[in-house]
Amino acid sequence: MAITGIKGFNDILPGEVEKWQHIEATARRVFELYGFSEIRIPILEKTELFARSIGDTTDIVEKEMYSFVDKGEKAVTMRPEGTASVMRAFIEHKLYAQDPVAKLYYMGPMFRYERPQKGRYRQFHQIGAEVTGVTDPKVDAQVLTMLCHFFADLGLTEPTLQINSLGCPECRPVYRQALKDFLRGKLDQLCDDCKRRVDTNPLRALDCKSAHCKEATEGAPSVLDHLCAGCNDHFAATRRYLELVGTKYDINPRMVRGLDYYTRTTFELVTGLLGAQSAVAAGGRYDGLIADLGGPKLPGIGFAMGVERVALLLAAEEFRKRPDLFIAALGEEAQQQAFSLMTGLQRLGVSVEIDYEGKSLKSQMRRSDKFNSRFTLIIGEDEIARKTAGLKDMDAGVQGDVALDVEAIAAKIGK
RNA sequence: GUGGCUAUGGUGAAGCGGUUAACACUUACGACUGUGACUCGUACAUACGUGGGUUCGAUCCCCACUAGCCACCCCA
Repeated sequence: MAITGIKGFNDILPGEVEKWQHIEATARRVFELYGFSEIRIPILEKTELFARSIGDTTDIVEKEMYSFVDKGEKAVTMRPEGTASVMRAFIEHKLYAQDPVAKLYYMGPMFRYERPQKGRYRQFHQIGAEVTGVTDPKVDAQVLTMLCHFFADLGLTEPTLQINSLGCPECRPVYRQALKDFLRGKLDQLCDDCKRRVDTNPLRALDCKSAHCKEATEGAPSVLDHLCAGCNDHFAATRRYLELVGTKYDINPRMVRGLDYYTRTTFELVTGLLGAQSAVAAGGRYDGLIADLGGPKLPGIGFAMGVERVALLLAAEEFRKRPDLFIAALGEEAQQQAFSLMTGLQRLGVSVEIDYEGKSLKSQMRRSDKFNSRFTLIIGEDEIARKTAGLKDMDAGVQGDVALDVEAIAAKIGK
């Protein structure tokens, strides 16, 4: 039995990878339009970093991390998300000393030990962006607008933006208590999971899929009615700025975040097309995180999107590349000539394919067609003698002559 | 961690107790020995996830294991 890959760790094969490259290139292009710079962070971090940032009672930290002790007896973890690492780097390199406002993006694999299912894998990939040092709601609106811009540029209309505010350390505990009290009064109508949630994560009960729970929590208090004046103003201003620039959104006061560090603005891009995995991208403000990690008292906001999920939405599209030219050669001398021409053209930036094994012309034409090449150059004895070969436009099906010269061929095919 | 479903070639699959294990795609070669896409022909599973069992006989029934998928939990 041959060795297979690990459960939940997938290969991204040619044919699929072009889609990924397109997603990544689009993200780089759009994010850089908004002034973001890439940061590359390591895959392994001290376990403590995630315990402190994500929250040590969250499921991610309690049971989903790939953690181990390395040869130096250090407790390390393969990153389950990117924000914590970016903030650690921001603090460690004192980037705030240069400018407290940093706009950073990253992309790469994340690891969570969960049961794989559609749109969820043990090694998955995120593209994320973070802004530090700005409390002003303009930045909230900008981050959201950028995210929508990215999806629009991918040609996707599907994921829609939902926003909410979770309040701050001032007002959230008050709301949390009010919600707990409400849920306790409905305890007998809740599912078993929600009964448990009342104490562990009452907000999550608002997001329950059970019809009974949905009904029971219909009249539940809303976070938005419990925001303190500061948070309320912030949320209102965020909405105004979104409207100012025409970024469409829905308010979802029942939206919950899975990580402990979120404050104030939170958001998700949701779709109905991915089965149980409706969140394609999600994020929010984390005004306390940088200080919690031992950095200066600076606010932050960011998001991460699941690349696999974005790729699933793009499933219908075709991103396959096509070579500019295929050279079909007949005979030993022609094959040498073809190899030489190919290399010369490649040096000029023309993508070229040949047949390596000296097959029949028919066979080579078939191969050219299979590659979906734009042109095919046909060289045999006669052509070498005449120093002129046939150049066939594969889409139009018409053939002309071209001098057997790298520059001439490149010019003919428009390169 | 829990539950449901599924496991036949490179791929999609038919077959459901005794068959040459269908068909399609892909691949290779060929159709007046130098021209693709359409068409046609030929070739391509000693083999039906693994291990047991039932049976005269199992790809087809039963059990276990393993893997995959989907869902719960949780999350991007």
